[in-house]
Amino acid sequence: MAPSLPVIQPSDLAACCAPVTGGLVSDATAELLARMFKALGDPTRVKLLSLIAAAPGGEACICDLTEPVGLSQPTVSHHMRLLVEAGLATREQRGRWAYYRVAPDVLRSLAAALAPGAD
Amino acid sequence: MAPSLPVIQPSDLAACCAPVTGGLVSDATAELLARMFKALGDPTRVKLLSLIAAAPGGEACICDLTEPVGLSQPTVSHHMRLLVEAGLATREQRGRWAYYRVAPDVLRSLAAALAPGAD
DNA sequence: CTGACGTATCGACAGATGTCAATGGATCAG
DNA sequence: CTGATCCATTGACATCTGTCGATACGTCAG
Repeated sequence: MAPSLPVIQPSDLAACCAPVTGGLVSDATAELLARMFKALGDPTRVKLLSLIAAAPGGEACICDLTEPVGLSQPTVSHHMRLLVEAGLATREQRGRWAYYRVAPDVLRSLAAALAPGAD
Repeated sequence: MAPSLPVIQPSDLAACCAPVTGGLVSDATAELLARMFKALGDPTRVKLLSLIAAAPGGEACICDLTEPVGLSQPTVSHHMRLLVEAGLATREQRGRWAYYRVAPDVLRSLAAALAPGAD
């Protein structure tokens, strides 16, 4: 079902950060950026990132997220998988729980791709 | 068919700009942000924005864009419609040509929603 | 070992999305 | 008026996406 493309790594950010409005962008860069933006292209996932960022310690498990978004546990797990595969979140297993955190550096890189120079 | 949601206006940006990682985000904000990010979630559209930004005068018509992205004219027209509806680009008809420009302020707002501290 | 618990995966399904060929409007040149 | 040009819309199609229930996997408590 899910083709499961390789997880986007922080090392890919160098290629991704070429600002969209700062000159022509390569096919690979467009592909990378689109993959990350697509992960943000669902209201549920935007809310999930926000929930995790606002959670105490900046981390949350699936069980903390299911109720606020009003979706089933498998669906939330699926969304979190997409966010991790896009490099926008990280997953750490501790005992029975899976703790998710946002990847601030990746978000900053995405922002840099949108607002070149931050003038 | 395409429900064609109302075009996102610059006046909506006040609601959109609540930083995702800076506390809980409302449903409406998540919806708005997701709509704009979804528009960026396709490599073709990322490339189109880049092409327009890099074009002389910062504007381009469909005929300028068809060949670089290697897609049919209706498909490019369709992608540009989505970008305009998301508020990321603007359209101006001059004679036979339709000139598209990027909306730098909207992109900046999106960037601010991603990287709260970077501004 | 056994059972309870938190997550991930699977299979299925409706709806959205990207693409094209064909067609319809507008606008300009002759 | 006529034809050419640029663009948008339509209809069709395959694929992707979001969602769920059912189920399998890993971990901790007893």
